[in-house]
Amino acid sequence: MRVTIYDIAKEADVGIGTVSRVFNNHPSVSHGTRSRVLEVATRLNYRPHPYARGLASNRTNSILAVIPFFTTFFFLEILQGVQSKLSDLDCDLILYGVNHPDQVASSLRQNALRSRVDGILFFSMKMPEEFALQYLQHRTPVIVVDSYHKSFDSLTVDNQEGAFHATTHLIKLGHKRIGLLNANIESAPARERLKGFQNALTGAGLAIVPGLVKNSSSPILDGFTRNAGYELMKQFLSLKGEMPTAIVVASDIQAVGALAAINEAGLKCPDDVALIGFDDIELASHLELTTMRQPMYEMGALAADTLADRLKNPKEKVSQTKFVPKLIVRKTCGASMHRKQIEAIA
Amino acid sequence: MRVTIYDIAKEADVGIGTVSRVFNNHPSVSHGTRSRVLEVATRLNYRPHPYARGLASNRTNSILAVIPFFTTFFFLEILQGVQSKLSDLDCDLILYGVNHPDQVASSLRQNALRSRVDGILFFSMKMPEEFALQYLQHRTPVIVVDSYHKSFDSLTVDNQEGAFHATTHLIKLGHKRIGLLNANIESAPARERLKGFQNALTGAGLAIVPGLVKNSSSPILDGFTRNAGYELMKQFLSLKGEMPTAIVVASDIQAVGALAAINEAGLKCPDDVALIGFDDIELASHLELTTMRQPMYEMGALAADTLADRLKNPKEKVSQTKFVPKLIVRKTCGASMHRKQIEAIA
DNA sequence: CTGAAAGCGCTAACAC
DNA sequence: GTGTTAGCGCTTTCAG
Repeated sequence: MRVTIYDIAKEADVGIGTVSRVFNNHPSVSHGTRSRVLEVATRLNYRPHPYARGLASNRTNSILAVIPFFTTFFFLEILQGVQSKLSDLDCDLILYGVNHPDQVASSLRQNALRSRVDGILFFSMKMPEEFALQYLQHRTPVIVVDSYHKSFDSLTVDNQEGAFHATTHLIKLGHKRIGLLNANIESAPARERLKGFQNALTGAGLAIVPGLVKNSSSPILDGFTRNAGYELMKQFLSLKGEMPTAIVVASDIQAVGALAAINEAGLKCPDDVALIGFDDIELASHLELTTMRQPMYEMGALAADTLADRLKNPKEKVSQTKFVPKLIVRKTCGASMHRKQIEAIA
Repeated sequence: MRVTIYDIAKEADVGIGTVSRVFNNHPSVSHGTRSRVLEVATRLNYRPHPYARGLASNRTNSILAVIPFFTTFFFLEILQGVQSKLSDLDCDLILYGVNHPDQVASSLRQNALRSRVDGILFFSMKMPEEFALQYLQHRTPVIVVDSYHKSFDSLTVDNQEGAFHATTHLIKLGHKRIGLLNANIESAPARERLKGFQNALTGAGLAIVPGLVKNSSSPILDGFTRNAGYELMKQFLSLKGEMPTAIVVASDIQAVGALAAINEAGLKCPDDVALIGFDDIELASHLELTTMRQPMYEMGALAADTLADRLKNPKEKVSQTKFVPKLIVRKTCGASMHRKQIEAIA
């Protein structure tokens, strides 16, 4: 049978309480006893039983990650970031993937019945109020990442800043006629990116030409899709001579579609029109897309850290952290053709 | 406090044993009692405590997925497949990502101490013998996916068949001078793909020209990298007039590198040289790469199913299942230019 | 068919 | 410092 604290207590000639204390790093165990217990434990190859532990202590040593399975993009990096902190937390990571944004609630409902976890990392989706209440009631700490909820700690990307930087980069490269290929303006990220875009233009004394701002009206994933990018780019292309010389695209995946449209039209990026994306998905590097990188690994890691803090200090005021995307210069903005110019900018 | 079986037992005026039986679908509960218990349970919003359950029954209702974090490719699809079956299993999915193939053992060592799981899904890596023994001893069922171990159920992709189909496709398109851009021949997949390639050629009465088979000697990820593809393609390109008209590439990621090399040389794919990849990673569709698709979602789902079977029948003989990759025709093999021809092939 | 009782392996409060 | 004890919430005999 499996070895229990009783076995090792008997063998080490101590009480089970002491054994338990040793394994919980309780201070009041003499050095001698501790090392003796530890010695016996390793000799007998003892492993604490997580469930017995959880049952007795009312902790689970596991956290739940609720992540969107429909965005393949950051997912991996985020999880890597989370996992890098897991051993600090001494925690298992239970994964729950949601296949479609509309399914969050029903998915959670099905899942919430099952596991009991010490905390939840909730990624990139709007937390249904029904569950927010439930978690608050149960005092289950929740960290919301790449999304926002007033009652929980949140980590977000500063979309406005990101779009501001992207636009500014193009301006510094000498572009005067700059467009925005945006997602569905109903979505918060799209609105924020629009604002950053506008700020950058007005800040530089450039006019905002309404015809050069194109929002997607696609209901699918708020227009953050390849196809939405493709369609909007076609609209830009139909402007012919009126076309912007550079376009800020609200996401890399849309930029992929835009690039396809540009190629199809027999034009070249960046020669005929420069592009700057947002996200830095894996594809971006292969397509040499200049983009605003979202620090996903870091966000995953910080999310785990934040949860750790929250577990320690349940009553601390909810925190809100903003990450600023970082400019990754590749080829689609044309900057790589002018090394000197980039250096001047930097 | 949380509601327990005691609460509902009292309320429904039965013993706790009966309540337990109801929730375990034990047959020997009268219909009347069962429905009464159920009614009370829903009214009191009762949730079984998974850890108490696990402790008493010696099951955990959770499975571990050990996956490589270093191949971003299939990962998501596999997990989706796994998850689609999870509710059948009534199981949580604990995720354990390994960052580098060399770290498998040390990663597991660190992790294995923690969680106790009903079963393990082990993906795309060689299972260290140390752990194989441990799992066998503990009678923890393991399903090995995209890899092989004699003691465990395994699901693999038939690389030889895949390469055979890929090569045959090129042959049917009329190519006579076909190359193989392979990975490190030390690795099993590379060897199998070579064999399929050779079989297809000889089967079609074509000679195998040694100079047209190029293995990567890169130690990094067995040569399944973009850079390895790039370098080998340069070797092909240096053949000039002797260059093959079509090349079977051992993986999509290598094909990405190969495409880059081709473009750099000012040549066009498929006009100057046709390419067919292997895997169907996300990039492949964006690059219009013809490829042999590995059915990752299906493998994930079947892995979960197989584990379910294994949990039911621990002593069944170990099974070995092979998946055959599927040809996905896009543009890099030139076939899309000849629709009729493709249809004739199909 | 159903109730009572004995654990599952561990934590934590309480004595000493 | 350390042993003892009472549960944590549930499953599973064992009687009846």
